[in-house]
Amino acid sequence: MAESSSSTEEAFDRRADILRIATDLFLEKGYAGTSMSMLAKAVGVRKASLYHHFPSKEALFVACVTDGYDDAIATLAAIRDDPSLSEKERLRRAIGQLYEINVNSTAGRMSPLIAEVSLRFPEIARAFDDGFIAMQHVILNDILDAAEAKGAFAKLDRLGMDHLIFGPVVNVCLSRQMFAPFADLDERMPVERIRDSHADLIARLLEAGG
Amino acid sequence: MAESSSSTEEAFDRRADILRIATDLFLEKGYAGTSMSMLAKAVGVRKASLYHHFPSKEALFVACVTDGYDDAIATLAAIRDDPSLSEKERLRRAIGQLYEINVNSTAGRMSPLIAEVSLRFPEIARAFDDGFIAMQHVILNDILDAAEAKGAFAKLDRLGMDHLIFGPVVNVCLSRQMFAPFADLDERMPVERIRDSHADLIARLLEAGG
DNA sequence: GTCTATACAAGGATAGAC
DNA sequence: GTCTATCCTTGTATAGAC
Repeated sequence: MAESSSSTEEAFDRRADILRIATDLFLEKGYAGTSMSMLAKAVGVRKASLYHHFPSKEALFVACVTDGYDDAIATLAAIRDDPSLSEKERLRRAIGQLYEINVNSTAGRMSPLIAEVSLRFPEIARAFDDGFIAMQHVILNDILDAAEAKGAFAKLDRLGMDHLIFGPVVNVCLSRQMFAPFADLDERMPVERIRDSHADLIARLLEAGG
Repeated sequence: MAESSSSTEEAFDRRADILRIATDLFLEKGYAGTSMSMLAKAVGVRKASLYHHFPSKEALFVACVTDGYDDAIATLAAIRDDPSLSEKERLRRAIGQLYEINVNSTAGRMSPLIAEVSLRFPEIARAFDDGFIAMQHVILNDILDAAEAKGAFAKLDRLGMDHLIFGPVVNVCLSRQMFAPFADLDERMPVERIRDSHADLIARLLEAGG
């Protein structure tokens, strides 16, 4: 703290700067496809300076992955715990938040990247799963459990429901990365329309009394 | 043809050998993470020999990606065109075949890899999409169209249905790659159980009279 | 068709001045 | 905290003998 930032304000954090830009590069070009040289150029410093802030490329990557998915999980938990919502509305908002987390936020868009490096850095994959992926599934399950207990939703096989809820989200995430270079990205993968149609169909399925 | 394979049989194709092993390596380590050196070692030849069969790493990669997804599409088309199937059974088999294609076959497992390189090689991503991804969606749409026309299925929003059918498949594909290093892979992502539960829920949704 | 040898760029990382 | 300079490894790719 108070680590002598020359002025009182505008203590622009070089470390945070690096993290942000590195994350973008990793997402664009993958782990192996991103070099410290190009990162240095993008940040506007010399390569050696990067090693003042992070001991290695791997450590930098870990920081990028770990950084900031706690917030995303918190927003989802808040929806689960909001007593003012009906079960139906709660689920709809949770699904919307899943798209927000996994398609629009940096943390969520990491998934394909983790897949790329999972064999090289199994611990990173494990941490990402425990701290991020699994948490989302647990919260969604809580929501379904509570709604079933109240009789608001039909009781359907939970394994399939889990995949029916998360599958489309992950698909949009991956597809948007695959089609990123194409001009018609938003027409082919219109997040809002997909999200709404997805939520409608899930609601329909759960309402159809068992 | 008849390019002087010393013996009449066992004309073991070095080129095909390279393709197969390269595909495995690309899937495991990604494009940038796979080097011609490690490929040469895996194949059991010297690095320079690889360049006799493929002019560059990129050309080799293109060959890996393009190779053999026509067969996968043909199996799906055959299900669409089989007159002996009921609409319900046709859809169930088609979904099963989607898992077969995208989770168990080499071609389908390429998706995360394409996402990694889509910005570097947009043409490869485009070709993969046109020749593989889009074809699957077209065939599935044909199946739903025909069943709707016969009144066998409820008419539901096609965008959402498309994602409800493909989403879980893609999710299993990506997740199994993410969790590949973990011992409990098959317990966490049991393909057959997911597939069956998925197909059941889709059937339930389409049967619930509109 | 495969080899040895090599060219040449880029990779990650460190030493030490300022 | 950033720089210049440098180390050593690895990368893709080619030349030319066999």
